[in-house]
Amino acid sequence: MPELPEVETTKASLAPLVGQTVQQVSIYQSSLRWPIPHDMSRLQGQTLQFLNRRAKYIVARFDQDALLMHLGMSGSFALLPASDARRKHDHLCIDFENIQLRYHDPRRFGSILWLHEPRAQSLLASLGVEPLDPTFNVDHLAAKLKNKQTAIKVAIMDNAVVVGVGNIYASEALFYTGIHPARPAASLTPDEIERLVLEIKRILGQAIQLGGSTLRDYVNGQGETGYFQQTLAVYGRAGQACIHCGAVVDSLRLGQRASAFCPACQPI
DNA sequence: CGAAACTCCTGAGCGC
DNA sequence: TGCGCTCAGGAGTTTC
Repeated sequence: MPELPEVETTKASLAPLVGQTVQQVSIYQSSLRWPIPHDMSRLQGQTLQFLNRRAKYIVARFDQDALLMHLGMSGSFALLPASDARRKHDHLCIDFENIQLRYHDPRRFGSILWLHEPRAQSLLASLGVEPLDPTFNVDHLAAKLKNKQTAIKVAIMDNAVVVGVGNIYASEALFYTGIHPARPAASLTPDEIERLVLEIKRILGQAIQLGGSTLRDYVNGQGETGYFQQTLAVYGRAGQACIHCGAVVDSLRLGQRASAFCPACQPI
């Protein structure tokens, strides 16, 4: 499932398209999270100006229109020769000058919208601060957690608090700060809040760097992608030994999400 | 109003 | 080998 580092890597992988003009647009399955706009063919003749990321959204700005795209849980983009056979779950193909962009998404939780649509605008309007931005700091997080009885893990995954912290990195950040995921958000001390902020920045920053190096490797024709290169301390390791103390990693459900933690390193 | 539950979807993994 | 089940999860929407 794409986390923020994967989205950043995806954006970078699309850079070869900047400056290229759309030749043709083909929709094979329009029912994603919301329908792909029926008038996507307006992109024909428009040149891709630049790509941006906001939270886990990628914005693709063309001459006249812009797209707001989200990979959901299983979405991915690929750049392929137009002659390559379409795979199952390739829902959208956009022909550029010398290559074809394909959106692939088995679970179809992703979305592709016009940026100017009211829906897209309201999605962007509800987003909180970027985790790597200086505005995400102790004061900000403390203010957001104040009086919040929700579990801290649910709180840091709330896009109104801070964007881009998914289940994997929320679990990892809480492990490395020794904070139990079910602790009421308001129960964290100022010191714990500061460590959590720094840890979120450290983990995401490192993952993005790894993703970047992965992308270079990929372009050179080798390598894996994304966080799979990173060693995950607790996520997906329930039942296994904690990498710090050897205790058995436990798991509980918070906000309908599996939440792995070390009962010894992260006491309640 | 905030918080919790529900929802979309397919593939992987499992027991039999 | 195949069936049916459960689980995985981002995040908007609905419900309480």
